[in-house]
Amino acid sequence: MTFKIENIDVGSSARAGIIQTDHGAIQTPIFMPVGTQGTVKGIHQQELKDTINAQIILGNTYHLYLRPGTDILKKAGGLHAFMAWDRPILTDSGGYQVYSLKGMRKITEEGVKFQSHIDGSKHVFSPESVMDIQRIIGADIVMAFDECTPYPCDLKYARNSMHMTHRWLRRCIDRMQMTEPIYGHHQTFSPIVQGSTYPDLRRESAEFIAAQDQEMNAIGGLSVGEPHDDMYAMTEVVCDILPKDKPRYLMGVGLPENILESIALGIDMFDCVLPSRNGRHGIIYTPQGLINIRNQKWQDDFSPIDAESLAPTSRIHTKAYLRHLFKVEERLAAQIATIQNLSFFLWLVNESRRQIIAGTFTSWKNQMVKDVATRL
RNA sequence: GGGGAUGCGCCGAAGUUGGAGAGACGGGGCAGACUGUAAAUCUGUUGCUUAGGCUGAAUAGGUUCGAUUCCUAUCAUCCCCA
Repeated sequence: MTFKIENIDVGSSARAGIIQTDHGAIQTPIFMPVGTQGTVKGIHQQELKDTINAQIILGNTYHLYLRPGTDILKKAGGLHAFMAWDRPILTDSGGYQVYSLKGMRKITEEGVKFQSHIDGSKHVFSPESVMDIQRIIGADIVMAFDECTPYPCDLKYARNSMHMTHRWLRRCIDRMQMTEPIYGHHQTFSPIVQGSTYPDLRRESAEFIAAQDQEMNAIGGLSVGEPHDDMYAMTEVVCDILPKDKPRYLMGVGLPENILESIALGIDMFDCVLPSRNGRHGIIYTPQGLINIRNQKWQDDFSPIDAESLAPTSRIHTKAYLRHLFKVEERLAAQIATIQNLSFFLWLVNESRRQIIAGTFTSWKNQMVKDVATRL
């Protein structure tokens, strides 16, 4: 993988760049749709490519390991072939499931013992096994196995967890170095900064991660319920330390305004379930703000869902029609909404990139942050 | 035309053998939540109100200390017989 920075904003730390992978280029800043189980829920790969123009998507190690399982994935020739997606894939390691499946897992120094949320069966995930699984999945970007700590998190727990994540990181790196890609394409490894909402821990973690000298770096453990100001403060602390010439990935973020502010702080990559999940739940994101399309006030609004959208379905169909589809629980509702939201999120980062290159990012961003947070 | 049954909330439905229903439960309606997806999921709310109360069990009467529950008439719906 290579990363080339094309331009840095004058009024902020925002950068525009290009990541080159064996499955193609990624123009940054980028938003990566989440496709946990080998599908971005509600839409087809063809729509992801042609309409939304997703340049890279996510998969999830924990979920894909449980189903379909590594045997099937190996026989399929990896996830790219299995799901017929020829652009880059990044796999989360299962570190988020350590957080979200709290109560069904036990953390030890060796790794995490999960009780399957599907059938109750027990599975041990170690840094080594998680790297092996991601080799089998064939992700272009392999994430370190970490513990995503909850919020709030007391200092002692946060410190101990961070140090364990660091020790796991060394094991991940060792495992990656002693193993090879299975399908012939390069697999980039990304370590993850932790440290909860404590600046001192974040600094220590960022320095440790930077010292590993990997191809890219990620920030985890944020957007788990902490105030936005804390999230921005931690991101800023960490970005000051992480190498400038490598991509920075802020995991799990976020709201459109979070993405814009984080781009200004020097983040290059984002992923979040919000556009897809909230789309399915009837929240529509547009450049003018967000709307709850199920609300009565849209019942006779025959204006387009988003007149300027790059998605034809958003220009052709009216808000009233989309509301109707939601009210009668038709599957097409989720599909149209997901396409709209992901198109918007991709537009948002692409436009950010354009503004950075044009040297007009900061003023544009300041206005945009207000617009996108407006409740229509 | 004759006989019978039923009739409360937006709808369906529980319960009241005459003793304080704003009334379980389900649906619908209205609104909220969701940030590296156990989520096409979950939560709240749903007579009126100047918030003190008020109105309410098809409609109109009656019996009773007291009626949604009993009686009479009317209306509506359903069933059976002609």
